[in-house]
Amino acid sequence: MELTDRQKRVLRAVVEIYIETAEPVGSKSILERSDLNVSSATIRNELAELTAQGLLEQPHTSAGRIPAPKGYRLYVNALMEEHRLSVQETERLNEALHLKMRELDRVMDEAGRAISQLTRYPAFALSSGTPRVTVKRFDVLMVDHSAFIAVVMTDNNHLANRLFRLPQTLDRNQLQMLASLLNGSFTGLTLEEFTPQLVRAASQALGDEMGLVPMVISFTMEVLEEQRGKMVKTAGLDSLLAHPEYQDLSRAQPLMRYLSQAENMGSLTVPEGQTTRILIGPENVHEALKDSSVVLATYDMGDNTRGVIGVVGPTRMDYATVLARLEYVAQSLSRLFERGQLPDSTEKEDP
Amino acid sequence: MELTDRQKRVLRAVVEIYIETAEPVGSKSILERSDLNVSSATIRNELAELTAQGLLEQPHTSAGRIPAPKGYRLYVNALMEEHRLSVQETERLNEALHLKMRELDRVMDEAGRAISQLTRYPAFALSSGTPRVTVKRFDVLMVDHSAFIAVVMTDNNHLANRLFRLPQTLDRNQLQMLASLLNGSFTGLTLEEFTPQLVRAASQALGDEMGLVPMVISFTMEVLEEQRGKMVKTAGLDSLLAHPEYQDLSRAQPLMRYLSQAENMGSLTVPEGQTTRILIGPENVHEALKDSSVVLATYDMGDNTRGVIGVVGPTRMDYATVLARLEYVAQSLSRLFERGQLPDSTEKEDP
DNA sequence: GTTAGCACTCATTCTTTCCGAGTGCTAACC
DNA sequence: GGTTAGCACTCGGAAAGAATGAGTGCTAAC
Repeated sequence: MELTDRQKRVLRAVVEIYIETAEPVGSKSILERSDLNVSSATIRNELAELTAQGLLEQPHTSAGRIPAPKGYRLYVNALMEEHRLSVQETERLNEALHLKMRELDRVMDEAGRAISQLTRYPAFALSSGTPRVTVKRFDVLMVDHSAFIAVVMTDNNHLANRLFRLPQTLDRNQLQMLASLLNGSFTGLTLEEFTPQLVRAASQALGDEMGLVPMVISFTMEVLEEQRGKMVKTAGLDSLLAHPEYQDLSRAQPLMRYLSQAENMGSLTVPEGQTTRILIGPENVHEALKDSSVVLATYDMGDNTRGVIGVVGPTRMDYATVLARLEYVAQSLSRLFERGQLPDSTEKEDP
Repeated sequence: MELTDRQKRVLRAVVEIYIETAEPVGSKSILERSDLNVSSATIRNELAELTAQGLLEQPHTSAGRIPAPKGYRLYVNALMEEHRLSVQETERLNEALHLKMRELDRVMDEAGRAISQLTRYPAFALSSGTPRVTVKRFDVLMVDHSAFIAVVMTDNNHLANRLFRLPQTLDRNQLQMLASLLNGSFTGLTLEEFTPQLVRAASQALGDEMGLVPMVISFTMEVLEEQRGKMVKTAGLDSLLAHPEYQDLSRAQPLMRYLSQAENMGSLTVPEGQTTRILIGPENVHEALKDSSVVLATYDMGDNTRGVIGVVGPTRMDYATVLARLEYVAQSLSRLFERGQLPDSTEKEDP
């Protein structure tokens, strides 16, 4: 059933007024707002029609209309005007982003924080995991005679290190051998391929009384495990309570709980081939999100993997603005990852 | 004004019943609960006396009593029985803690999460900063002809690394020289002592056209900066809403906001010479905490620095239990840091 | 197809009433 | 003097009722 142009304008007005005021929208306020040259009765007729089509809802007979999920969907797909970032907005975004971007988890933490601050909705950032990570290289640095640092570099260019202290002393030679043994036996293997047999064999080959090999390998496996999984960071949970739809604690609490368990967010994805996604109310799979909306944008982490950032809010969300800001942050992140995995330290001096 | 033994018992009953029920406590329920062999009228007399002394309050004439901050304080100082952890509790704590403790921020993150889960209050963990950190050692690892990894080890045994990609190629020799130059010129210096002059001089000494020195030093300064500051992690914000005193959003929201800005928590400290601290309601300095309580415990991070973990909740908090659990976690953390800065990977095999 | 007019609906808000837990006091008791 | 039974009194909170008014749907005229 096609909508007339006037119906579209009415729908759009309802959505936008409702986004602004969070109150059911009556025929009069539409009149004031839009430049339709018709009477309120005519608008009422259109409203009735839109309601019949399931695009709007009426909380009760004597109230105005609010957009139904289907109405938001139509709005987002066809009616919404792209929000253009103002200079001020861009500046604020840049400021918030360029803070201190260091290690991956830091980047994500900061990004989430920034987004949440800028959109006033809770935000999250997730890095897609790398299911088949392997170690690209081991290094062993001697600290003193009873301590050394193991450095593990994975093929997705992540670096991890750990300090090991030993009850006994060791010499530089032993460490050299340890390093080359590790590089010989354990590079290029996925987590599953780290078998106890392999460790035992390597240990024997080294004549390893102190158990150096199992130690380092155990650490390595932790690193691989970690890289394999997705990493999720959430921020700005408190902004949820600022929105009138979550004044009702019985609504806010389950969502809060859901968002607090960051792991949950891992299931929010953007289909291959798209860079953003908007999930409106019941379009969400998880119960806790059923009457909220999620806006997602992807960023490129290099190595052909994509990360996702997003915000969660009421279905009455300012989709246009949120989407624009989110995309901007996503692009900034992509750019960040492009220059080597991490922003290099000369960045600030760049023009 | 000294309290009689019976008054103490009445006060204790009021606090404990109130902690349990969150409702004003009447003379009858005290009767049922305590083993005082007196009538409710007598109890009422005692209640009146305790109220007069400012230990209890009456929300309104026809309601029971609730503890005043002063009453909680007395309870905590003198009346409260030490909560002994049950075997089950210990097991749950251990389970929650022994998860995956890796890098410092991970440890804190996990610890906070565990505490919050176990106490059902929002929790936070903070590491005291190291104001005068210096670099203990640099290492440079060659990845390929256009990339290398810089590893920085600070004197508080923290390790940081970063991958640098270069437009030009470099050889092993250059990197060797870079490393020894860095170790020669920049170890043992605090952040302030990293002057541009020094960097320039070092750069010249190396014949450093690619700007390797400034690159690595800039990274190093970030690391020092980071180590210098306190690190704060919060967790379990959502559990705040579960408590009846925060059903009222106008109370919950400011506190949430306060807790979301983790930096805030940095000001919560435990006086030298003590290992725990309880701050009740108005004893808190910050406005947002004025009608909540904070329980703190310290852990030993090695290097003579102490970290703090804590939970935030309503003044009607189960101080005894929370304190016991918090102390347990703090002790576990201390033990963790004792064995080298990080738990070594053989830990699981320990008996 | 559009609009003015009007009766009707129903959430919200404000009052009023009612209920009862819990008190404080008095007078008797040990 | 401390303790207790008895009772009038207080006052928040729940429940019920009344008033308000924004907004509707419908009808009839334009």
